[in-house]
Amino acid sequence: MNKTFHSISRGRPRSTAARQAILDTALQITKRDGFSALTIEGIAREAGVGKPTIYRWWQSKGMIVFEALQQQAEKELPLPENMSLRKGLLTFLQALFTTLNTGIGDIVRSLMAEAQHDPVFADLFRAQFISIRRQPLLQLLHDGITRGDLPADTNIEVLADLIYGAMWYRLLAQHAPLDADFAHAIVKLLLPASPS
Amino acid sequence: MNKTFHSISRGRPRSTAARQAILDTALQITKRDGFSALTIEGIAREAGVGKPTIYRWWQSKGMIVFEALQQQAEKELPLPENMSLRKGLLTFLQALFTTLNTGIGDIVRSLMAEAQHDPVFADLFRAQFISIRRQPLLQLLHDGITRGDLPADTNIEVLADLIYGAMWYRLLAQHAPLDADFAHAIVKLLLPASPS
Amino acid sequence: MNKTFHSISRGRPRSTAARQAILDTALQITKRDGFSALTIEGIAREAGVGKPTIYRWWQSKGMIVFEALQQQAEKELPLPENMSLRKGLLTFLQALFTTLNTGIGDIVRSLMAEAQHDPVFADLFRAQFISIRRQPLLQLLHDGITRGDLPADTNIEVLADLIYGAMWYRLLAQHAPLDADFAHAIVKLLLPASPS
Amino acid sequence: MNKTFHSISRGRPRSTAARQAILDTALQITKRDGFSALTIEGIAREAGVGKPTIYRWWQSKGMIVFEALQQQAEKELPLPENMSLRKGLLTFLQALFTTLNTGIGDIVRSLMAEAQHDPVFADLFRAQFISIRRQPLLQLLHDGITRGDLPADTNIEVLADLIYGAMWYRLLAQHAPLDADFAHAIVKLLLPASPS
DNA sequence: TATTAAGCGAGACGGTACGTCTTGTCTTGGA
DNA sequence: TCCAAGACAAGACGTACCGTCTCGCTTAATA
Repeated sequence: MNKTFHSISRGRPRSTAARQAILDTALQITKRDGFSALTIEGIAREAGVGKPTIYRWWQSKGMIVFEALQQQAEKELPLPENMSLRKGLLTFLQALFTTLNTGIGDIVRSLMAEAQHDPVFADLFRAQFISIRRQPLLQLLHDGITRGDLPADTNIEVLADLIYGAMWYRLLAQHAPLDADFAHAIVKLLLPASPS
Repeated sequence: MNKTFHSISRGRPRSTAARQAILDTALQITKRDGFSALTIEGIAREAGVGKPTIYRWWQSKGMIVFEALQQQAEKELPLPENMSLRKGLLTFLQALFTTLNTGIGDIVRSLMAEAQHDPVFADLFRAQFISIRRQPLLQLLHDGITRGDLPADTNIEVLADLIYGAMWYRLLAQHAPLDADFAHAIVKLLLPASPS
Repeated sequence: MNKTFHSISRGRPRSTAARQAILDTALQITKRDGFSALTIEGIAREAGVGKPTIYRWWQSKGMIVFEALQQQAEKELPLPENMSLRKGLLTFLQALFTTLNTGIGDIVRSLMAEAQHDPVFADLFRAQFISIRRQPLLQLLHDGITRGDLPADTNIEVLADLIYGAMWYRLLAQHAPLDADFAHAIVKLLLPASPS
Repeated sequence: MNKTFHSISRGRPRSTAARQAILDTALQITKRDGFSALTIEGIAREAGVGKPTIYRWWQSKGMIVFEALQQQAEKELPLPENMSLRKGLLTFLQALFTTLNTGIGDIVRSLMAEAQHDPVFADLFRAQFISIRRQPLLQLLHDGITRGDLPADTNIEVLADLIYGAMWYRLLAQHAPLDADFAHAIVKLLLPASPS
């Protein structure tokens, strides 16, 4: 009963200082020189950390940057509430585009690129980024149905694909900006019938 | 007059055999081992070609694969004609998805990834791939307006972003397949009001 | 003055089990994989011992193997007695060569090599191995002088250098074997005039 | 007959500058910091040369230093001629010891050590160093037989082992110097009967 | 009998070097 | 002038050990 609970982990505990230095440095280099200029060697050098320490905890530079990004962007996009779907979607898109235009967008682009030739990272990225970011949007659309702003039989998964797809397309192909006009145009096209 | 006609450029002319061998080998390696396993070194080795010969004519491995892809896929997607926009768009999407599911999709994914960390290639890719592929779709949508299947004030550029965006999103994030159901769902969502 | 006199060693005494496991494992790895495949890391792993435990008690892997070797070869070469110098030297050399041909030779070679780039170990090796092994031979030669088998003014230190030198030379250069023929030939050359 | 002889090697020829820089740097580092402080990485760094260039031409750092040593010590020990064996051997040993005491000795020691845990290098070292250096001595001893300074049935191979062995023993064990006294003592012990 | 200091295993840490790989350039001789 | 061949400087890759450190747990002598 009063028997002490045995600590599971033995040995020297993981250094949080090293961990944080690695994450910070990785993000800093990525922002400064771009993701393709990021090397494990470079992180180790600038973070003042041994290479094996990096390899011990991360499988690839993609995962480091991803974790750093998640950590920094702890604050989730606030889900617009108590708005019409029209208003809510517009708010959602504008907040999304604003965030992406602050430099975060370049990192996100790089991570999507990385996922294309690293299947392990692709799985992580899909599960921890793509899927998670879809949830608020799906919730928004679902509420739209509940509220009667959308037909009950609307395929909201595909609708989310159209919305997020448009964002990714412009983010990656860079043929046009992610601006307020784009947000308005998307809303207008997807939620056309604005019944009085 | 038995003097040989000197071509404008002197010296040995460019070897078409070498050129073709490079393109073929690059495509073959990409299909076999994936784009990230493709190296200039490897192309030179397998094509029996000197590395400088490759560097003389292409700036990056992205451009080689891109050129090889363009060459192979000479035959453009045939623009559906004399159909309703609904029918036409569905046909267009199904043909597109079918093509992407044959292995071409993986190469296209890799090229989009490559464009994310090679600005020079990104420009080429945007101009010679993204933009060009948009034209038939824009034409289709434009015809839709003409035919009265779409309101005259429809922003067809953004509509094209929604359509192609959905494709790229699923192609890159791999969270759901590019299949006939998806094509149908897109059409249903974007061209909802089917009068008469 | 009431200050207590602290015993020199307080706390938990050194674990003999760990000590012996380290020595045994080191010798075993050296015999199995060779001295250059021996690592502190490897000893710790196979002996089920922490690395600091090794570093606490030994300065280098050379010293571990040396101690293990000394421990195993506790039984010294028996000094031949009551023989002529000729007979005694021959017996001595044959016993020496036989020992070296059992696998001990490889370890001894490695230790001599180690001494070449570790001055601390070199001092230990010279004092505890080289010098100690010379004593029986010097005794033998000294007895030879006493018995009249050697001239009284013979420089037995240099004579010992010639004898042990020949052994080391063949052991290290491996250009010829350490066999009975070699022992006979050495004796014949160094103690030529066998007067009646 | 007048058919041109085709050059066997195509491509860019080996850079003699790089080759020499590597050899020079390797020798310099070895002399400055010792052989065990010599690393391929360090040679590349100081010589301003790529690592693969080193690995392309040498299998190990032992071989680099060995080649550098051979190149520097092009001038062979001059074989003493027209001397009695006594005089000749003394001259030979004194020249040998003098050379070894100039810093060459430390390098030679390291190479012998290296040969103990690198079988490939050991073969090279035995063939290109040990064996080659034995030849002049064997010649000297052979001439001694011819001249009548040695019995005709003298086993000169073993005699050479005794002589070179004594040198190696003192060089490696460092228990006594390689000086003129040692040379004299060796000669006195091995060539005792100096008739008239 | 309780305290306590040292030893113990485990294992993370900052480093360094390894040997390999690819990059983009340069330098040949042959076509 | 272009080509193949291939050497070059550069530098990142991921791994293996190094020697040090920090843990929590024994363990036996001391008080």
